[in-house]
Amino acid sequence: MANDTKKFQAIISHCKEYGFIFPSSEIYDGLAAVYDYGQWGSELKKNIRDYWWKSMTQLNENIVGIDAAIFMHPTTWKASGHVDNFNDPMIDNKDSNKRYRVDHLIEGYAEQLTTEGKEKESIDLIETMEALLAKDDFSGLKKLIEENKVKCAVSGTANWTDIRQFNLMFSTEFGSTASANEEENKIYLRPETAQGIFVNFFNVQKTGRMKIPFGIAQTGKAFRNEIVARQFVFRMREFEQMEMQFFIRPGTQQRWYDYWKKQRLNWHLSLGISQEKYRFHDHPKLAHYAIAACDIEFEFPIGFKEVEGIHSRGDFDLSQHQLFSKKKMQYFDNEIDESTGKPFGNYIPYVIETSIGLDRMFLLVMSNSFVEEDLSTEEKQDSRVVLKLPPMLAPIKLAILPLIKKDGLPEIAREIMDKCKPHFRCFYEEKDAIGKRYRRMDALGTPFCITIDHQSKEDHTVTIRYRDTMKQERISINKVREIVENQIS
RNA sequence: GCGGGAGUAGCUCAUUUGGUAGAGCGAUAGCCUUCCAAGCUAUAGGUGGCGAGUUCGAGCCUCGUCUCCCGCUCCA
Repeated sequence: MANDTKKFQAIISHCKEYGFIFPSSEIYDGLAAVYDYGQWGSELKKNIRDYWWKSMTQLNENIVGIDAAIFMHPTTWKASGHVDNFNDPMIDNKDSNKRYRVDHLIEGYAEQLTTEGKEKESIDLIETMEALLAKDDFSGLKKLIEENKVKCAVSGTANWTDIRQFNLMFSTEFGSTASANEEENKIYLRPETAQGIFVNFFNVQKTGRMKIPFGIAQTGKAFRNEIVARQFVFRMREFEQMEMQFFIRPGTQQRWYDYWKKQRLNWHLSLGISQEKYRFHDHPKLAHYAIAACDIEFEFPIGFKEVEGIHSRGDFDLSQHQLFSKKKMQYFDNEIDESTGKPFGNYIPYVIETSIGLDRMFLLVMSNSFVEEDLSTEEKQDSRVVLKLPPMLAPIKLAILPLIKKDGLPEIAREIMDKCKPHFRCFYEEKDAIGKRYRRMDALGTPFCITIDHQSKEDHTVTIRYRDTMKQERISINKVREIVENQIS
C-alpha cells in the first residue's frame, strides 16, 4: 500500500508535468480540490466522454441525449429531496473526530434509553429534539445533547463541537437585482445532472415519440459543497457526470437493473481493462430515492473506489416532480399485457440510473495506463514512463518525426502530417534525438510514432514504432493513415 | 472540519550552529546527425507557498494563512 500511495503521487505529478491536469488558479495558490484540465488532459477527457456518449446514444437506438442547464428552478431541489436531505445539522466529537448527524445521535441515545426501560424519557427526548429541529435551534440541540450526556460510541466522551449545518448545494443569486428577501433570488448549482433529465422526461418522450423502455443520456458539470474534497480529481467540488436514466415499466426493474449492471461493466471492459480491477459493491443502506443500488468499483492505487453507480430509483423522481409541479408524469403504454389482454395503460415509469463520474473515469484510465518500465540492460541503466492508453482515448494518435531536420526529411514528414491531421490528432516534432522524442510521446500515451529517414526518400516507406512493445517495422507511407485509423476506431 | 506530514527554479534535490541561494535533469536557441532518455555551445528561469513577528541580519526560529498528501466521513 505504501508503494501504491507513491504510485498515486507519481500519477498526480505526471498529470501536472505533462499538461493533463493543473491545480485551478495555481498562480493564486490554487483553490482547494478544484482542478483544470490542460492541453492533453482536456483531449483525453473529451475522448472518454465521446466514447461514453457514442456507446450510450449511437449504439442504443432507444437512448437519446440532452444537454440541460446547470441552473434549475429551485423547486426542483425540493422535489428531489436535496434541500431537506442534504441539510442535516452535524456535530463532531472532539476526541474521536467522528462526525454525527445530530438527529441520528440523539435517536441512538433514545433507543438506548428504551432498552433500559426508560421509555417515557426516550419519547420525551425525541419530542424535544423534533421541536428544536423544526426551529433550527442548534444551541438548544447542543444543550439537549449535553444535558443528557450523550456520548460518542468511539471515544466514549461527551466532548462535542458546536452544531453546524452543512449545505451540500452551492447557491448563488439569480437575476441582477437584489431582492429584499434573499431567499427569493437564491438559486442552486445542480448537485447532480439527473434532475435535468427528469424534468425533461415528457419533452423528450413526446417530441422524440419515445416508447418505453427508453433512456435519456446527459453529460455535464455538477457541484457539491463537500465537507471534505480530496484525493486529486477523485472527489472534487465541481465535477462532471455522465448519466443515463432509463425509463421502464413498473415490475420490470429487476431485469433492467441486472441488464444495466452487466452493460456498464462490459463498457469498462471494452476499454481493455482487466476484469480483476473491477468489482460490484451493493449498497446495504439505500438513499432516499433508491430501491436497489450498487457501485462499480475500480482498484485505484489508493484502493477499490466507486467510479460508477447503478440505481434502481423506482418512480421516486417522476412522482416527486408530479407532486411538486402538479404536472402529470404519466405515460400511456399501448403494449398489450398478455395476462389481461389489455394495454398496460397509464403509469409513472420506473427508472434505472447509470451514473459515472467523468473525472473519476479519467483517473481510472490514468491509473490503469501509467507504467514505469525498467529497460536496463547489462551495459546501461534505462527506464521510461509510458501511458498505455487505449489508442481510441489517447490525446495524440500519431507522432510524425523526421529522423533529422534536413536533407528533405521534414518536407516528407509535413506531407504526411497534412494528410493525416484532418482525420486524427497528430503531433509533429523534429527537435532532439529520436529516442528522446519517443520517450516524450510514451509519457503522453501516443500509441504510434512514425519516423522518416533517408530511405523514405527512395522507397516511400517509414518506420512505425509501437508504444507498448517498442517494436518497429517499415511500412509504406500510403498505409500510415489506414493503420492508425484501424486501431483507434 | 479535526488529527498527522509536507511546501527552495518546470522536475529531483542541496545550502554545516540564522550571514541576502546552487547543482543535475528539463526548457529555449544554435551546432551535430545517430531509430529508443543523459553529444557540443549559449540563454532564460527563484522577492525560498504567502503574510507578519523576533533579530544588526531569516530559506533556516515563532505565529498566522494558503495549498498538497495520509487518517475519520460522504458520495459521482
